[in-house]
Amino acid sequence: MSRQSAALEQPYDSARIESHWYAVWEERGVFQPRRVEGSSARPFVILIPPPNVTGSLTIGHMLGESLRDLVVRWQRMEGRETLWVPGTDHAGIATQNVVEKLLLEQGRPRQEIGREAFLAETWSWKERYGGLILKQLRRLGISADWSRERFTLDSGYSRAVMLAFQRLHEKGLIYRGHRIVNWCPRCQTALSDEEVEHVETEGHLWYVKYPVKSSERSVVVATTRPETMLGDTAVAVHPKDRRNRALVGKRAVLPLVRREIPVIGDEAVDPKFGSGAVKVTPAHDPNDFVIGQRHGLPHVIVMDERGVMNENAGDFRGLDRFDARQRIIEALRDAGYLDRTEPHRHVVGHCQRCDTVIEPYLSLQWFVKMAPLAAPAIEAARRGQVKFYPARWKKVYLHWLENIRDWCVSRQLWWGHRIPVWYRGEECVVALEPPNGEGWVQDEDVLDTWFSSWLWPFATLGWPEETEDLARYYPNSLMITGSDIIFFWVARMIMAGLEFRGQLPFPHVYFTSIVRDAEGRKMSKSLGNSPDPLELMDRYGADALRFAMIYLTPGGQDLLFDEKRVETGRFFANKLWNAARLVSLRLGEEDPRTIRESSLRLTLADRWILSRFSHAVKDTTRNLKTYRFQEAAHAIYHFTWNEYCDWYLEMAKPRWADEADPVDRRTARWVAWKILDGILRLLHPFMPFVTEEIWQALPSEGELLATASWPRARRAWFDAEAERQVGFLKDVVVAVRNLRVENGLPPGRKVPVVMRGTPQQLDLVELLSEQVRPLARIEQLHLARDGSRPTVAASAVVHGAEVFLPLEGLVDLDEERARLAREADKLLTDLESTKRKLRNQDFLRKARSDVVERERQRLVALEETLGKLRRAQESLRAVP
RNA sequence: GGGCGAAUAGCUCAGCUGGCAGAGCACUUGCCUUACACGCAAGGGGUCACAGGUUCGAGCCCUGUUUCGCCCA
Repeated sequence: MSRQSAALEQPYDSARIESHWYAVWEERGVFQPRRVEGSSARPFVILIPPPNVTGSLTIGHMLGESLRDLVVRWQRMEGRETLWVPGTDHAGIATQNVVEKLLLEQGRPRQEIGREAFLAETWSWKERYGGLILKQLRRLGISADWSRERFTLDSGYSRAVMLAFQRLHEKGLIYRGHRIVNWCPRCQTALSDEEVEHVETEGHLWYVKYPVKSSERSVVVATTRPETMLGDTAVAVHPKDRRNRALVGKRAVLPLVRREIPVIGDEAVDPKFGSGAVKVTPAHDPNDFVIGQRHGLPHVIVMDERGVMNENAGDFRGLDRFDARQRIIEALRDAGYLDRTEPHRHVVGHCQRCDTVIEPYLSLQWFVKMAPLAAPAIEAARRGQVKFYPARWKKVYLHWLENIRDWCVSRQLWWGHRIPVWYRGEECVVALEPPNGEGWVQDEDVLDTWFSSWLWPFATLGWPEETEDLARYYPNSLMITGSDIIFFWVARMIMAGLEFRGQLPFPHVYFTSIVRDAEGRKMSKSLGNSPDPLELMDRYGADALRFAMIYLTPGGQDLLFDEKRVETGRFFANKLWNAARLVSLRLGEEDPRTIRESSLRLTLADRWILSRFSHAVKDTTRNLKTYRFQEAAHAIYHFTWNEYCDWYLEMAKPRWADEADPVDRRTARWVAWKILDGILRLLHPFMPFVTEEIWQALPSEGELLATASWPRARRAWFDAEAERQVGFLKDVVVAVRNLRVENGLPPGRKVPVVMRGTPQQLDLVELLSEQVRPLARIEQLHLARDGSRPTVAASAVVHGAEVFLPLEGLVDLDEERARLAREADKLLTDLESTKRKLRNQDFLRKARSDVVERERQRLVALEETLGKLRRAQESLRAVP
């Protein structure tokens, strides 16, 4: 036993292996970018989509981070200088909510303790508990450069945010104004359009009669939010609507409050909706706001920022908006103003953070004018300068940008980047520092968190300073993230990159699967269907989880996650471990690194596995290059398990025996070691811990697998002839095994086998008979070069060669006859369809010649096989 | 209302340039064969949602339909 193999103990124990390599990698600076001498290649740079500082790891992160680490580790092994920047997002609303709740439990509402104290509390909470998620990511093994970790509220980063605001303001792209915004009455802040989730809801449409002044008739308006009628300042009809146009210019009397409001004509009214007349509430509806502007209507705000009816609501003052709704409906009904009620499906906006129903609310906010920023971002995607994977996201991206609306960036929160605007009386100055002079007051609001994260690709690298990092690592190389934040983040990063750096932040965007539970539901805390990744890693191992996520993720489709499927990863890690154990146990004393390849004598099996390995390298690499991660995982999995373990190692075993030929034994040892080394390299980016552990236990070249080189497919190792020949031998083995099972022969029982075939086929079997015999458990292999056949035997045809199990008395002849008949039936069907094709003149004339040729060969082969099968049937017929 | 995606084995999904449908899990049978029972061997299982069309040939291309999911309004 060699010195190294001591470490590969049974059984495979992921916890033991995964506990110490991370520290080693960090100590040796593996995760820091290393300049590559003489290389002109640009560094490979990737950034973490900064998780919320309050967050903890979800299974969705596991997928994203596993994929990011996969490409980073692969690129590092390819010899590129790599950088992965980690960090967290201050997550304004989410974090403020968490701390507010904690303080409330202590009986200290934030309004009481004040802004300064609240921020101090939040910072100390952040220092103590924040960023847990990053610690959890270390457990997963991600190779991020922690020396460059960033937080969006760090002082340097904050400066970047302020400066971005100021620059946009200087360009006239920032303005302040009274607008209807999406207001969350629970969070008590404005939100952007993207932060509103639209939920289709079964509601009602209430038809309310508004009496027309000095007239007998009344006008009926329909509304889904009757509580807002208290703020109506007009009734509008379409000016061409025959039913209603006569009303234009008259005055209606608002029920309950008895306020007089004008009836106006406006093109925006849909005459087909309801009665054709609509109430106009400019302070509580975005469409009405626009109508109000056209007609100079006053704004009556009827509720406060908590969604409670205010002094303008008369008798309903002090009621919550939904209680007010009920009371108003009752009051209208009682007073005879309620014409009718209809069930009505409509879309209701909810706060993305707390699920409260959004209130369209008139308030004074800061906005970013988006159209000028969107134009170059549209252009870049159209020209293909930024590419999406899967490509279909380009359309979604373009559609959003082409219809972009201004971005409300002010938030009525405390936790965040305070807006760099200073007021003194009528004066208003945008500046990073308070202007000279006394009496300047800073804007109370903070900026939308996404207003800081859209700067992530360059603010993490030191912008606005022109740092070395910025020059070297911007633009980044690839963005891997979820499609759920394509508008929030991806599109905005592209706009910000172009605006502030004049350069796209990255050329490629890969969108990961959204992880759902086994029933296809979104993972959510309230459903409790989100497994705890830490627990999964404890039970299965980080390697297993990483591999499983990549192995399972469909490119561009949702991933239905079932914990049981993580087993695939663990089983695979275990398989690899044991294969390594076998190789290390059989390696002998000689260090394979000192063996000269010219001193080896490669057998057919060696040539075969070297060739298959070269294909595996090629396939894995190609799939990684094209972001087909699942296929890359499948390629390496299949090669390792089904080719290297199932066939090569099995064929190598007899060659490792003490009595084997020494040169052959060395050769088998060297090849097994060499291929295993290659497998470990290919697999390292998928399963970094177990591969590093094994690699260290085996003789290996270099210090760490994490910095070892990515394998290349050697041209000389591709060997189609060896693949064809070993393919034949594998089929012979499978045929014998099959005959054994079909005839009920126990695995322990060795059998004699007789083979007929061409001299070449028989030579081949003879050449590898030492390997073939144990694989098929053959006692005695007789190659019938004289063409003789056993009289009573089970038989099969393999590539035209015949395999016989001459077991007179042991084979159930009736069974065997039936089996042969089934085989023959199958062949006949195939034969018929092939013949039909070859009789078809159109096929012969129009199909590609190689396709026709293949059919011809198939026909010959089928006929030959059928002939041999018939003879086998014939020979059994006479036997009782 | 507009857009996007999906429908293939019991389940989850591959199937790239059109050329006789694959994997993992599950299932059946037999094995603790000296690396691995987290394993080995063999096997069963499909009207590729439906209807048309193009083509010598369609899971794949085109048209329509149905069902499910997502996004936008």
